[in-house]
Amino acid sequence: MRRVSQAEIAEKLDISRTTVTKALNDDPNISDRTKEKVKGAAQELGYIVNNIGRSLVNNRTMTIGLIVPKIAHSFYSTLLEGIYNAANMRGYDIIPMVSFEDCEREEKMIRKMLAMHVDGIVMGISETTTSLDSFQIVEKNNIPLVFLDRALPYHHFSEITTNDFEITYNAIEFTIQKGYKNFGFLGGQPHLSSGVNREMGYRKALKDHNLSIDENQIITGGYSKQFGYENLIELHKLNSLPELLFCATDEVALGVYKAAKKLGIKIPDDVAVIGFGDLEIARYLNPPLTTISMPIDKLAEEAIATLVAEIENPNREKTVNKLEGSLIVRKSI
Amino acid sequence: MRRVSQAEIAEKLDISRTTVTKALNDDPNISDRTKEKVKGAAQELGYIVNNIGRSLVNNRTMTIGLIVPKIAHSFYSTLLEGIYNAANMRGYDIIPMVSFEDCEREEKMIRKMLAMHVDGIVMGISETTTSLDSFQIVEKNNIPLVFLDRALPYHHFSEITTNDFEITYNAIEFTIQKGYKNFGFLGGQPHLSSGVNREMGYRKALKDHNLSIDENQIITGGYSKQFGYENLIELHKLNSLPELLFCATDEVALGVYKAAKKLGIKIPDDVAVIGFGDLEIARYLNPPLTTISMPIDKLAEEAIATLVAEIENPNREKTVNKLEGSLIVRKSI
DNA sequence: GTGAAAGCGCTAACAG
DNA sequence: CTGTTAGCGCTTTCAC
Repeated sequence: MRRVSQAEIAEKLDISRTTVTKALNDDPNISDRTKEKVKGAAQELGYIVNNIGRSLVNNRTMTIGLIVPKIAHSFYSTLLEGIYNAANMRGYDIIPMVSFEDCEREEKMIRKMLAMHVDGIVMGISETTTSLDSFQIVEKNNIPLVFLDRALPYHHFSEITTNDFEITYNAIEFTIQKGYKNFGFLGGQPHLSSGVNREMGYRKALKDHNLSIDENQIITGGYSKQFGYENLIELHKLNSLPELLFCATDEVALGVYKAAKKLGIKIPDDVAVIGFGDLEIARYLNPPLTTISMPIDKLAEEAIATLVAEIENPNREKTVNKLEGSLIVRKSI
Repeated sequence: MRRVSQAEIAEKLDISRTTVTKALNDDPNISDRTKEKVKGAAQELGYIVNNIGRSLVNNRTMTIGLIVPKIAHSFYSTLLEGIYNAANMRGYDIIPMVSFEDCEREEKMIRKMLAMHVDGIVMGISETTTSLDSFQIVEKNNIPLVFLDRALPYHHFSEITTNDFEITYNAIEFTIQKGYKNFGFLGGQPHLSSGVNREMGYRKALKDHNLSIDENQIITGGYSKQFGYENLIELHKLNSLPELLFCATDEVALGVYKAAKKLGIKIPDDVAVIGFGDLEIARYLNPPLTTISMPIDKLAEEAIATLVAEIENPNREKTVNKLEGSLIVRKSI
């Protein structure tokens, strides 16, 4: 079960271990003939580097930790693919972990990543995270971290997000121009930037167009299908169904669809619906969901680019980068 | 940027490094008072183990590599969640990689995992894999590997799959009893167990019920939406549309739906469709797709249980385990 | 109960 | 161009 090491190659060729390392790493001081011999022997013996040994001396693992709140979800799985590609292109590997929207797990994962000595961390924080403890650990350890998609209102790290505020504003404005007058807003967490900014964009658009804001029609506190389901039923019960319901995520919209079906409410005739995220499912819904699409690949690319820059230059200034989403109009409005 | 080490704790408390390790690892020979002191200091200094150092001496990383052909796909992302949970429960971490159905990347990933010294590998091989080279490397290195979902016809490793043959047989038999007589089969790769077994189940069911098998209506060579799309068009062009089309994956069925819409073919009136996999999307299609659901969580649990058993007992015999899928009848038949 | 010494596989600094 | 030495952080004998 012991794997072949450089020492073994050295012994076989009767040269020093040092020469072997250097040859394998294409050190310019080693003759081509020696390199060939060493690489030949390596091949023959089935040698594969041991990154563990290498990391220990280099103090780098060429590894980036990724923490996402969930994975069985088209936004995050697509994001993961993008992150992989962006990282690999730069010679880094990704070690993803899933917090399942649970801040305790999240904290454990951060510690685990520090234990594994990842070179940096990209994370979308969980819906339930309010404590800053884990982030202070990261800071104390001087590990670069970049918030992706969801950030905390704690600006010690770089952030890559969508322009939630502006795009929500634009979407609402668009529907106002289409003639909608009575609006509702469902979802979002007051401590997550994405939730707050979407809600703010919503409020500002209504205000700028002199439309009244009914606080009973703004319900926050969740991002899930369940949340959407329960709250549409609630709105219906209270008889305060708006003409158009802006959902902070497509998940919430899914719940709304389900509740609407159960209650016999017609979309978009009784209530029009807009989601956020453009999940793959959105286009298959009946009616297809109007939603806001996020530039997933760009988010991924930008996050890795930023993180790698910070890894390679620890004194780099933190940056905040908002990428543009776009409204995808389908039959639900 | 240097992290606090055990040495630092030792220095601070003016005791030996050895005592520190032992105290942190709850060695029974260390007095409770010392343990408390050490742990206290560790906490205070913000000490976090360095798994790199630990792995180097232990020759274990408590880490399992997972290779899947794709991730932005509900089957695989759900599987990943299951794998995470099953592994964490046993104290292992997962390092997932995505081959994107590309056998070259797959081979690179296998090498990378060996370099990272994962303790074992779980993998669903890529659609395009035909060479055995990488698996022989794994074998030569004596690293336990378990095939999950898709296996090669190369039985040197344990396999956890769905009972593709039986469940397909049963599904076809069910539709025969419903009155269907003319069948087609779309998708699958001749070198992947899943494709072969589904096709075999299909053939056997027809044969056992004395129905003729039209080879023009059996088209294999792909698992993708694109494949389904192109081949429905082809079947239509050749005027050999069957009454019922069994698709080797839901992806293929998605392509079929798309082509049907384009061609004005009605599902299930003109052609009934069955898929395989029960993607989340399946129930949202119009009409909802009849498909075969796989026991994803059980697959994950079983794969990790098997792998960990092999890691902990290298002489354990290889096992082949087929879990039961189930037919989910919806409106497409 | 505690500590000294040795080594896991690798690389970097320095000498020749 | 090649080799010697030393050390990354940790654990495991084995001695005290």
